[in-house]
Amino acid sequence: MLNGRTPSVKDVAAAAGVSLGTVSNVMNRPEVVSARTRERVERAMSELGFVRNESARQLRAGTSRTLAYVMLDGTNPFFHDVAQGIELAAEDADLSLFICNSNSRSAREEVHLDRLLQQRVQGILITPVDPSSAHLDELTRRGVPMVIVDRVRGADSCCSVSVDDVLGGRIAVEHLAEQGHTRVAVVGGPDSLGQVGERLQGAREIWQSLGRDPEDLIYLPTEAMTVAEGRSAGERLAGLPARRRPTAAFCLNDLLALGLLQQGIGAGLRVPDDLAIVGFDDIEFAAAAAVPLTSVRQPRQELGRAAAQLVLDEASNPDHRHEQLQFTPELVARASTVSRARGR
Amino acid sequence: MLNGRTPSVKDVAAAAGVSLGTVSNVMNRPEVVSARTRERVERAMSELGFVRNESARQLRAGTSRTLAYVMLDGTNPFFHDVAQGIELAAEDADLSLFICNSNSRSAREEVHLDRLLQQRVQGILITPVDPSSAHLDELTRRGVPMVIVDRVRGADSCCSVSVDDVLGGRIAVEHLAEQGHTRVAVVGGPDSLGQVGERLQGAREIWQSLGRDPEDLIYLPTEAMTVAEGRSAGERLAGLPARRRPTAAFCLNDLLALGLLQQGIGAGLRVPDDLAIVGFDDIEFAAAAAVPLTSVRQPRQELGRAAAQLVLDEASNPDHRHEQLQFTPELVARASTVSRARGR
DNA sequence: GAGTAAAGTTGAAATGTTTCAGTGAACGTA
DNA sequence: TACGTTCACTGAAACATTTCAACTTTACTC
Repeated sequence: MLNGRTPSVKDVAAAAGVSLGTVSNVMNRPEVVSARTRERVERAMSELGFVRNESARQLRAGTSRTLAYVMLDGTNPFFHDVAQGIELAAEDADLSLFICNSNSRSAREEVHLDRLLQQRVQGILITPVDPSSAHLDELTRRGVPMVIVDRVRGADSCCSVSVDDVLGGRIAVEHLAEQGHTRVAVVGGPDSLGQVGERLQGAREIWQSLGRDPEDLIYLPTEAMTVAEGRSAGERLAGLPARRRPTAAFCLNDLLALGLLQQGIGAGLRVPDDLAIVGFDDIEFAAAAAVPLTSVRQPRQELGRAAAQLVLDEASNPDHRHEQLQFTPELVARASTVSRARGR
Repeated sequence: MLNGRTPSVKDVAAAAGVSLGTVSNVMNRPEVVSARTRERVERAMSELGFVRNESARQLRAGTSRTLAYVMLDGTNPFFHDVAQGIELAAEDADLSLFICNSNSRSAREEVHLDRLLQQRVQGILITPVDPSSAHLDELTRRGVPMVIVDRVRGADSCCSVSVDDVLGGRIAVEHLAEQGHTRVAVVGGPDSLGQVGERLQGAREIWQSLGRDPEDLIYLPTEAMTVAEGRSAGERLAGLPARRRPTAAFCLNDLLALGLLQQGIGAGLRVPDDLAIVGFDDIEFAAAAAVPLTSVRQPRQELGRAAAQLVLDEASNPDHRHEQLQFTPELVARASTVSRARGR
């Protein structure tokens, strides 16, 4: 009778000698069906190997059981930690999480968003290539619950969860200044990235308010925030004339910092004595670097978890108000800036 | 007329003055509809902001447009590289990739698989917690296309894609022997992991065939394959009496190697002179470590890509035969085993 | 033992697509 | 003019579920 087909509720109903509706009740409102019938239905299900068809469920019920996260860069562990936070929240809400990766390409991002719309996901979390791009407006217009992660977006057009990047820049450079450095490099880019601008701004603000010469805070732009670019920045740094060469570097993320660290050590520098390094994000590998990296910690999982909660609220709460959540970053001092003699 | 509802094909048809079937044809067989009509329908679609409902499509068409990868450990970049390879293949086949993470918990893995069955995904790629667990058999029995990634499974019950781990162990230890080391530690565990057993076996085989004393190949078991466990292994290593202390370590993955490296350097060892280190996997961060890590490279992306191709074949080719693809690992020698003086 | 309330079960309608047999129109050919 | 062929389009059925008003059974009360 089933001839190969995967069994449907109808088959289960027939096998258990009840109606369709009862089978459905067993799955969705078990409390309304008598224990005896329920047991009979459940046995039939497992005997037939019944597996509910989610498409049909979703079509009829009109609601999907998935959240999606479109991450910016799959090679940066930071985003996986954020994803992990989202996943935990999704697990609590009994939802599945769909993870996509735009790899910093706007076109790919758009393809993913389009698919997600077609799937009618409950909500979309995204770290966008460009927070002001048109396809994000599109989502808002459609009323799809959306939260921007680790970026902000003009106006109150949607929720966002981020970290105070200006403050992050301030505490990084303040820390270096406290360690006695008088010439500091800031490494990162491209400055079209909002965060680059803000972290740099924070760095400049504190530098100025400490009464230092702006000339002594040297911005070293990079083309991306990768390990390779960090290495290349290190080479440029080494190429500077000794009297202009900084004794410390604030890297705008940990990948850059790891690259810089590697290049520096390879070139025979002692870290932190010849060159102190501060990173940003505090990814797992920061602490695990050969010279453990001082870094400005973002609460990565927390970021994801909070974002998921916002999107769920937007999805279920009719008088949801958009919120721009901002976390406070925090300096984690390790050996890359604090030499053993001084630090302990 | 639409009162807030998201528009359906029916609405588009009405707006364009054609029938349902024609709208469907515009989407699925544009060549059978005249240019004039097609254009009219397309305009109606974009005016209404129509987005195809994937659940309905899938329900009727009986086929989903997604592949899924259940990864073992989201904190290990290795798996993200594999996922990236899968993603590329999926992109080529115009499919979406659903990424789940079991975090090495069998229960979580089962939940994910169950969900994926409900979604009727086209195929499942998985790096299982335990390749012989019952819920994998379940999948095979159901006829869901499945490929085991980076593991193997008894018999020809399904496709798998892996790397020759025994060979990997051999070349790692052979390399250390060539560098003149006579006492070598093998770090990794738990040995319930198939790979641990095989890599260790390879190490022992080559050690024996080089005529070395088995006593001089010291197995240092760990509880997991993480950075933290690598550090703790380093402490145990340091605690050994000098005459039994190895001058080289073969770590069964890069995370362990990075932990060991960090601990060693922190304790004042020179790498590779006091302690040479070989890792396994060759993740991105291996090359970026302060002492770039020698590692046994697995073709990570290629692994993922090949797995995706197998699963697609199983899904679409009626006379598909299960294949156990095995890649050959390859040693990438870097500074952690080759001191500058000798190596260049 | 009749009446009533509560509990349990039913079956048809609805969800948004795709598919496919069929209807017409337009055109060429004998 | 009649016939056949091609082309463009139509509309009902099917997919697997959920929902809900209506119905039946059971249990309780007086």
